[in-house]
Amino acid sequence: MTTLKDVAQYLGLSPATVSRALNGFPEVGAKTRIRVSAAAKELGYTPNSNARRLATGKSGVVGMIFRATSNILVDPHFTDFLAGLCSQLANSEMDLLFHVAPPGQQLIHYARFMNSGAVDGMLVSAPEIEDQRIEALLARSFPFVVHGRHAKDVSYAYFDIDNDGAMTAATRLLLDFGHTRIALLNGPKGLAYVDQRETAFVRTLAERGLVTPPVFVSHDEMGEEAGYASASAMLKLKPRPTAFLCSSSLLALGVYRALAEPNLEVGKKVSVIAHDDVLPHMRTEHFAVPLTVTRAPIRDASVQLAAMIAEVIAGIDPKSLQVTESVDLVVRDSTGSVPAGGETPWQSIRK
Amino acid sequence: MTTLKDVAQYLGLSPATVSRALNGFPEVGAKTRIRVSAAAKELGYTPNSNARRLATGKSGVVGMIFRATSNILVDPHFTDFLAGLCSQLANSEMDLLFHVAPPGQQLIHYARFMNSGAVDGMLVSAPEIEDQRIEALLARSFPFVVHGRHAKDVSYAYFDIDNDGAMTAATRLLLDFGHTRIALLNGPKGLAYVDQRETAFVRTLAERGLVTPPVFVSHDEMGEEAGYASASAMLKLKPRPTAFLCSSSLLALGVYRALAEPNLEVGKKVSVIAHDDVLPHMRTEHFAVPLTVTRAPIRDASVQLAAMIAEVIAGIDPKSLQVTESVDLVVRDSTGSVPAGGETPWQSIRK
DNA sequence: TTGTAAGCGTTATCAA
DNA sequence: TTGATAACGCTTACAA
Repeated sequence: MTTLKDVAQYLGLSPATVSRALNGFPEVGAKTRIRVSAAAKELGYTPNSNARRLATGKSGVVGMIFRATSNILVDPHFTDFLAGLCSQLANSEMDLLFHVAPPGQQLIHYARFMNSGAVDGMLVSAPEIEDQRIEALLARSFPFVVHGRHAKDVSYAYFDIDNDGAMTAATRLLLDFGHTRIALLNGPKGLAYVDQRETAFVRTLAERGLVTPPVFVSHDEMGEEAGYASASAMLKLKPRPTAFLCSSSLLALGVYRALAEPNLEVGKKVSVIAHDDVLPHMRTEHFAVPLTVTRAPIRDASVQLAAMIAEVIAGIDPKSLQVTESVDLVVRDSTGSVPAGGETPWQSIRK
Repeated sequence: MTTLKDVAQYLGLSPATVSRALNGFPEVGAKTRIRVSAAAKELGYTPNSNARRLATGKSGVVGMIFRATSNILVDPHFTDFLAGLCSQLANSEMDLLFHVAPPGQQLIHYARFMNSGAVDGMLVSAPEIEDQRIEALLARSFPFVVHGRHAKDVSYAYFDIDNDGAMTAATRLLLDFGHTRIALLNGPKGLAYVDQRETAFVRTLAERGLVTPPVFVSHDEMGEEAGYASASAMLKLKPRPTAFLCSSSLLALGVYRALAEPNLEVGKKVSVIAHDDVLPHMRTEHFAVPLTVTRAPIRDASVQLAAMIAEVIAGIDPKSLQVTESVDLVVRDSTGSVPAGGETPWQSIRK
């Protein structure tokens, strides 16, 4: 391998000068700079990133740590998230380092990352209601940004969508269509946004004097299979839900399948609405019955998060980097009025 | 930050001894080792990975470089691939480094990776028919493994599926059902496996004296949208295809949608078969009409590739690390005989 | 504008 | 079994 010293010797210069020339220091003369870069190219010189990191204390790398059997890695949303993240990080000449640690060892691995100099900052995804990773990061004031936020008011940089607004709008739409037996198909318990969405849902129902029985709420992976399973089970209840509110478009896909078996027409017999992260390969407008959604492209999140972490690392105040994106309500054909006198006996569950 | 020196001073030992104790060298006495690891824990010592890398010349990192507007990053298959990769790499205590480079600058960035010491090995995905990245890697004898292979006989480590066998089986099945107008919905041109699949398809047809007109073959992203668009266009042809062979289950999903519009029953009026990478959130057995597929879980690939790259880095001969996984044919309801006297005029395209 | 030299935190090669 | 000491390749005061 060609080293800085090789280039220096070749030119009869000192390594320091070569380093300065290559790194664009202003004191270097124009002709020297040209000579140096020519020689570097000629000799095929590439700086050793480990040496540079050791000397500067910067790695140019942002880390993410996953749980060993992480949901997020099995989450199809994640690909799109990743795409945006990487492209944007490339603009800051940064790379992304993936690390997997068992659920019980998360904190140890976070500590190792913070102390080893392997990364300049961390990206935290799917924060939990009480997130110890965030606490650890905060305690060491290590640079990080969060996708979502674990509480209402926080002091770190984050990008979140307006989960409350989205769920409120979705629930109101169903209420306005006359639904009172609304099921919520949500994500896994313990995640902050799952909780936030549920809170908004419950509150909005309460505003109209309604409560939802626990059997009308499910917590599961946000995939097609889980949507099918949960919806199938709920459809056997008497009375059954007349509407399904799903935390993800994949869940809604499963609901569609569950509704097909008893031949309940989507949007007529039963309404379905979902939150849509806008995955390029999963267009909700092209579902068999176009799906009513609350919409917030997950790609927006990743692009902004990548820009943010670069800024946090650069020393910008994290509190100035807090974004809550609003969410659109897109009404399509999967939502409609409660059918008058359906075959299911009506039973009020008003308080 | 606590350094090795700190621990050494604290114990009245030399850094060398502490290093040896912590790294499990045999010459260190049992009591010393215990003392050292206790002190290390007490002082919260974490080795600086950059210093270690510089000293050892090893990074413990495997790299992947994507094209800036990479297909693979928008590819939902990729999430599952990544999941397997990371979990398995964790077993070798390695991490994955993601880097994005514009299409035209791939080779420069590969060179940089090889020379900078940032990674110990590379993972190459979606090889092209003539792949310069592979040539560069080979030329420097830098450790790498390939998902797929760019030619029949190669000298590097790879994990591939039996594309030829899969396509041959799929095509034969359709032929045995009496189909002669078979459309192929394939991936983007230039990729090795796309070519390999097409070759097998064409050859198998030729064995029965059939040719497929170019309009019956499409090359596109392997998503639902593309499947819909291609199938829709082909269905307008006279005569139209009676069967669709898709390179991915997502394409098949789009074909289903295209078939729904003219109300052509899947498996009755028109047959559909696809290659299935077995994505957890996209179960082909649960399609509206269960899909006939050639099946090879992409997760197998990633797990094996991760194990392989670790071995290549460890110095094992790449030629001993070449796996071609066989593919299952799973016949379900989306394939059937050509309907007798359909509304579309029959027109032989036998040679 | 350039050179000298120290230092980044390890590992590895000698001796002891 | 342990300790000096020299790399590893770069950056960065400080001097010139």
